[in-house]
Amino acid sequence: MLGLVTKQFSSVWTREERPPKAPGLSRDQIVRAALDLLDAEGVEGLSMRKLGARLNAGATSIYWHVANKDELLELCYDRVWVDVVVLDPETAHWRPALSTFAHSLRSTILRHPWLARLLGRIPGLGPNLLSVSDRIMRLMQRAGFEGLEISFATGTVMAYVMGQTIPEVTWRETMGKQEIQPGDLMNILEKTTADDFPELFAAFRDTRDMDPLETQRMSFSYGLECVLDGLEARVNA
Amino acid sequence: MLGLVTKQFSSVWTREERPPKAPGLSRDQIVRAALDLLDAEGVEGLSMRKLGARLNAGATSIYWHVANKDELLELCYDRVWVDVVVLDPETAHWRPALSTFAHSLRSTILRHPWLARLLGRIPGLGPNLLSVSDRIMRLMQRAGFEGLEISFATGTVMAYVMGQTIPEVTWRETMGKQEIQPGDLMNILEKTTADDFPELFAAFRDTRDMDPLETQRMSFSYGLECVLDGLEARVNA
DNA sequence: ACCTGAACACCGTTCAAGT
DNA sequence: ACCTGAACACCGTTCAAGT
Repeated sequence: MLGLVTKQFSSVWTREERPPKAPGLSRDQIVRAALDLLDAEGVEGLSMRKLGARLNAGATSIYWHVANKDELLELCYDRVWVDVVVLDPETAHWRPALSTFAHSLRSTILRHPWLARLLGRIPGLGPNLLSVSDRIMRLMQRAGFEGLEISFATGTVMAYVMGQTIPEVTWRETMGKQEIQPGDLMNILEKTTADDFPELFAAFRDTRDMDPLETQRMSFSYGLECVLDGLEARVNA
Repeated sequence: MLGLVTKQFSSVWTREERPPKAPGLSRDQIVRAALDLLDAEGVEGLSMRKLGARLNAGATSIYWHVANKDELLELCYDRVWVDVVVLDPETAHWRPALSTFAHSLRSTILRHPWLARLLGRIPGLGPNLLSVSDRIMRLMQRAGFEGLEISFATGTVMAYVMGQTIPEVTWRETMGKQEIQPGDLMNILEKTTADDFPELFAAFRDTRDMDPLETQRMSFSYGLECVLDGLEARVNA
């Protein structure tokens, strides 16, 4: 009898809140969770099952919003391009604008190291990447490039940044993580490298007392200036 | 009775040949089989089980010769660098030598498309890659670069080639394979792209009647000349 | 319309056991 | 020294079934 009475009482405060996933998953929500997982654990850390768990959903629920894992990765890949800075093509000068873009793209990749693994795998057709490309091409066109050269020049800069940054990421994930005594590394390299690869060894000797991250930044800037010099020579031709 | 007689007869020719794996697996043999599998089926086609089967061995036998799959991939990755042409640094002029190297590296990657997927994953420390790097650096040194600039210049060329070629591979594996009517693609792009991304659309219009593979080759050469121009300007500075 | 669980066909890797 | 098979802990994806 008493039991019945208590059962009749009911209010928002007594009722269990419905699980916060609420009305359902959205593609946007899924992509955001996937990005979190990628940033936290890298490409290998992202599995449909883990992603489902993080969303308080069954792993297979995701397949209603997204055809498969590759499509999900395409969405993640495109999303990061919103962070890449491209100055306004109508007002900025092309050379500093390209330099800003290049450094911005590099640091975006370094902030999301999993990008390095996706670059050889994802066809970049998302709106954010297209938008960046379009604005870079506009920059090139205003710089004086014409016709096919607009694409070629754009591709050159993009290729350089990606090609330079991907190995940087790999380096940070392998050699960069372990605390090696510089002397130890020196000894290892000295034995195997000094005789067979003299130039390589000389280069290693030159940089052994420098901060590797700083050296990589210098290297990136150096090559970028080369590329931009090469482009500038063509604009004025 | 007759059965016994036949059983006694024995010779090399009657005896079943021992399975051709013979004395055992060698690391070299494993790597060669893995390369075959990679060329034939790509990175996803290579599994330890399939590789074992191809070697007439248990999948787990491989683990005696190689610590894990990543190490195996490192070995495969390094192996392809033997095909990359670097002219003799002591006799060749640096600029044509770098151009030869760049085109050779590009075509090596295009011949082994799985390389594009490994680039963001493998720390390149194998002897063949080191040897190529060493010779390129020697080339740079003879060109007139000094100190850190030897490494920087080398890294710039490598970055450019990889960054340009990786997307080429991705393109060939996705868009390149399907027979799309140019008109269809045009229609798709026209709707979504023409207004939002005018420069992109203009570029697409300019190249729609060209052979995409040829355009990519032109683009590669164009950017390479930019990079080499930029380097040349620094040598003479 | 959206989500679930069970099931399928795979993975890489470990390890005790064999020869 | 070299190889095996079973086993473990994962995968991505499909699909009938639920609400």
